[in-house]
Amino acid sequence: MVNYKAELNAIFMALGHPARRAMLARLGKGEATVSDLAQPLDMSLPAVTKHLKVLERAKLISRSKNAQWRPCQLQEAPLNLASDWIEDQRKVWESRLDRLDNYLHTLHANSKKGAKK
Amino acid sequence: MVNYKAELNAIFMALGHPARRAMLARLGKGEATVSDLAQPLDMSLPAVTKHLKVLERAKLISRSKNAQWRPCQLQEAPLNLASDWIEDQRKVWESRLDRLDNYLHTLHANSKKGAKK
DNA sequence: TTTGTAATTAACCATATGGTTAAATTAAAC
DNA sequence: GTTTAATTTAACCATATGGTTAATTACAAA
Repeated sequence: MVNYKAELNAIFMALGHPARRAMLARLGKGEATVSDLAQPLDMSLPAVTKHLKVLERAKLISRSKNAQWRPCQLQEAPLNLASDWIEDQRKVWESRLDRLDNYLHTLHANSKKGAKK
Repeated sequence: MVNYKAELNAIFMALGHPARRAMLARLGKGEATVSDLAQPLDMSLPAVTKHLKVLERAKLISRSKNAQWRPCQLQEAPLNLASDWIEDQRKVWESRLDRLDNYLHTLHANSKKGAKK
């Protein structure tokens, strides 16, 4: 039921840094160059390059070539894997809560039967 | 529109390790002790204690006391924060795709008008 | 072919992660 | 009060992260 895919390690880890989430948020609005992505971030370009490698490793972005620019594109699939894992997780605890709810109702019903005796 | 909450750093980072995801999956089925959680994992108890601290820091679990046991409980809220971030993200790129779709339809309509001239 | 711009690589550094074993703590049970 | 079980802390180690500056590469434009 629950997803143990190894890709999730790289995906969740990549999402764990605010600069990388900011980059993904920017890329959600469309392709962007390295400098575009760096502009709102308070760090050097080499630092940005490193973050991009982390995002690439997780396949959260892909890259292309256009003259001296290396534009980045968002890839949705890994984000789907991540939210699927959370959804599977939610199903597990929701079914547990349902069983608990059921059990409490049974208890309540039995206590009323007991009172009538 | 997009969520920049600092808690997300700790949450996503915590989800980035398979042992921690396994622990959360186990806790989805109900409270468990440290040894319960350690049992299927190929690592020492101190290592498990450390992973539990990471999960606690992210508020993904809470803990209680029962004699010499320290049972752990899943906390759903942080998982909701995480999936909300992904959902917000999805909204951003879906609206972009909608605009692109719209644009392509307009282009197509205009090309037909052009052909008629 | 020189110059300018975009981006990456190299080298370095500090701190965090993820693991270990051995010792200490906590609390029940004998 | 001694023993036993569950868990944590301490000390240590290797590797990964996240940043820097300086040098290098890639490419267009003059």
